[in-house]
Amino acid sequence: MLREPFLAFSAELLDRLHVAGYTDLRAAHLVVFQHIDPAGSRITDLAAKAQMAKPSMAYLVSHLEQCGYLERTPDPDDGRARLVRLTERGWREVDEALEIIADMERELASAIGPTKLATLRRLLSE
Amino acid sequence: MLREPFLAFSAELLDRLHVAGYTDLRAAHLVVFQHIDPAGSRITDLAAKAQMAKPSMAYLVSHLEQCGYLERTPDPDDGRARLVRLTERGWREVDEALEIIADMERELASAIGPTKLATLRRLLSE
DNA sequence: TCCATATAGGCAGAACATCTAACTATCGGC
DNA sequence: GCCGATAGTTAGATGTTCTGCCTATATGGA
Repeated sequence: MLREPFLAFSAELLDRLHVAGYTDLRAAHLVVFQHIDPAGSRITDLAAKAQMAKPSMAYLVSHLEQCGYLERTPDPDDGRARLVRLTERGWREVDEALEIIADMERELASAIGPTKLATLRRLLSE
Repeated sequence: MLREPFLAFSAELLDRLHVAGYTDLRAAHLVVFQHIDPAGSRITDLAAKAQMAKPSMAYLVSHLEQCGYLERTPDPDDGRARLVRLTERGWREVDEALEIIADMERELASAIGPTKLATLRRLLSE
């Protein structure tokens, strides 16, 4: 009951991003955009939030960096760390994704009703 | 909101199955047990229900067959097809998994309340 | 001040999961 | 009896994820 809507949502979002021109994104990348902090995030934090190992997150981030969505800068407060930040292209992609998600939620609301959608969101959070 | 509970549920179920002795199961296998018909299923049907390609499902099934959870028998009604069925060990695993899931649902019900859990199930189905 | 321990990140290598394309065997309708 | 469709497999490639190990830096205490 959780797997199917998750797969359906991811696939649909990815499809629409591809149509919008972001053809170099794959499903596994979505979790990076979902958790990245506007001021920059560490690989370690991103990995923890996405519940995966550091090298796995580093693999995803390095692909997104090569595609121009992300950049790595040294962390001024910690010489060991580097901050992963959205580039201009990354911000455009995030804006596009947020619009698509808003569209999908509107579609879902008109299919099952806004009250049910709100309840579902609340229960999932809990 | 869908990915995290899905991952959490899968990981917890898998952990408890490992503790119960089913150490050769991995997360990807769960979807096979979820969709297999008691009378036997075709690879094609399992793949469709799990929303994956046929060779991907065949890969999972063949591992579970080697581990003794599943067996393949010819389909008496169709010479092209083979039916994938649970072995005795497969049935034991399914029974164990159902008990674990029932436990987890009870724990969830006592955490958020049975009414909310029922509502969540209903909304997810919808 | 210096050492011990912990943390951030990267690298190497392996294992796992998934896909597409092409193939064989069988089915079913005409 | 042929032909398009279907079930399954094989081959090969790609993508995703992990564990273990390594280096550099940070931090707290002797």
